[in-house]
Amino acid sequence: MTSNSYKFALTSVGVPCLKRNEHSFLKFKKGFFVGRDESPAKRDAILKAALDLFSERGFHGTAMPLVAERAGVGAGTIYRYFASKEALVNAVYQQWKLALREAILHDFPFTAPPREQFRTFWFRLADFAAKNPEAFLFLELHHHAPYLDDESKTMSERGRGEFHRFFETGQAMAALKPLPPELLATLVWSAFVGLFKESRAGQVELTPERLAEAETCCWEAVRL
Amino acid sequence: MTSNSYKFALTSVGVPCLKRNEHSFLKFKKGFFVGRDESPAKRDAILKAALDLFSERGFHGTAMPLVAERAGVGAGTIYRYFASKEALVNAVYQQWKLALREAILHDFPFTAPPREQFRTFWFRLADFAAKNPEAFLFLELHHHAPYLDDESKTMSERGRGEFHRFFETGQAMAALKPLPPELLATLVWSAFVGLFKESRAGQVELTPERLAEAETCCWEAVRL
DNA sequence: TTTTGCGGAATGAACATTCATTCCTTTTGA
DNA sequence: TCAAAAGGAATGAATGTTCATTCCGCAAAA
Repeated sequence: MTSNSYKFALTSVGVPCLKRNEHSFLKFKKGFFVGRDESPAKRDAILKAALDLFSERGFHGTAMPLVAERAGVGAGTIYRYFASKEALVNAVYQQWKLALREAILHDFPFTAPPREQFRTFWFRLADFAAKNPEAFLFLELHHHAPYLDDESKTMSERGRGEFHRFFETGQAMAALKPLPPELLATLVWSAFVGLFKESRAGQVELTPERLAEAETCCWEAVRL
Repeated sequence: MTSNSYKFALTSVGVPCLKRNEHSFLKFKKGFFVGRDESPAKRDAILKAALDLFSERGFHGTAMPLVAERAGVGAGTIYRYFASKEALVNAVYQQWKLALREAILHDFPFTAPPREQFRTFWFRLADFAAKNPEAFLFLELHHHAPYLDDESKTMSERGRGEFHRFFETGQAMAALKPLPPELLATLVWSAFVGLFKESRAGQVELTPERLAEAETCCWEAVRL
């Protein structure tokens, strides 16, 4: 970085990278976690910068100093929060895998008719992707990446299992085709992923109408 | 690196090597490609090694000396055939994009009923992917990559257009849903891609039966 | 004061690419 | 027919660059 007047910088310079004064002050007033607790704001800035860059340029295509710059922290600071580049990418992965799971499963209408369950699933997925496009792309891009650690893989598997169960119950209610649930699950999931990627690349405009039409298509693909 | 006299290039698509013409010409006069030669075999070995490694580890994750080792050539030799790592990845991309296009479009039954056209398309795609799994993954992985050059992008667009037209004719025959063709195209294409990727990751077993079942699902997704 | 968190220059490893050299085939000259 | 020279292809150590990670001096907090 070029600026050396950071000591007195009290206002944000584009990126939410406030020097720790304000935050530490808050910590002090609250009276908890005082002392060696490191600033969550800084950690979050790093996670966000990493998410954006990894999703756009991939893991190997992203240089750590670039992550630091984007996060508005020093290059060394990242290593106070994450042991390595791999640890960082895994932290991002787990953070968003959890968020996606939560976004879809929270209060899911498991007792509703299958058709409605499917619609709910589809639009929750679309909603998550629309609100967190980088995160959604990141998760897709790093699915099965060799540098994902065991915890990331476990989380991935768990989400997968829950997704399959959703199809199994639909089959039990004689609403879905009696095919292997992982086949149905993959068809629907990857259809949405493809649609979303194309819309991001500007090849398809993903209006609410199209989204609804695509939902119908996918339902007809899996319905009995 | 814009050689223009490649009329004697006998091998695959891509950037013809600069110093090649005169030599190839001499050989051509003799009628055989024996003996000393800036051999197409070597160029092909490099393309194959690059395909395997790029599809498995990505562009930035693949080191050129590793490509050389895998191809069984010296590191410097690659640069006799390809101007740079980027030129190499583009040559691989164009080679296989063309092959895929050919595999699907060759003698395509354009006059058959839409249902049969769809089936033909699906199984040709599956056949190509089964025979050239690395190539299929490579093409998917590098779709829209920032290091693809204009020629690669043009080829990509061309294939895309032809694929859309296939859906448009289906619509004209009142066999397919009257939705934007790029939407239908994306749904089907990405469903297959997802299925294939999962099968490669060992998550789904893609037997001929499953493939046929998935084809039915996809047809029902797009049929009127 | 001491402790702690931080920034960013410093470091060594790994990378893409180059180039002086070797190797091999063909041509030349007898 | 063969020896030797020519010349282009192949090589891999060398080069300069970029990267992930470390280190250290400084400033704020305790």
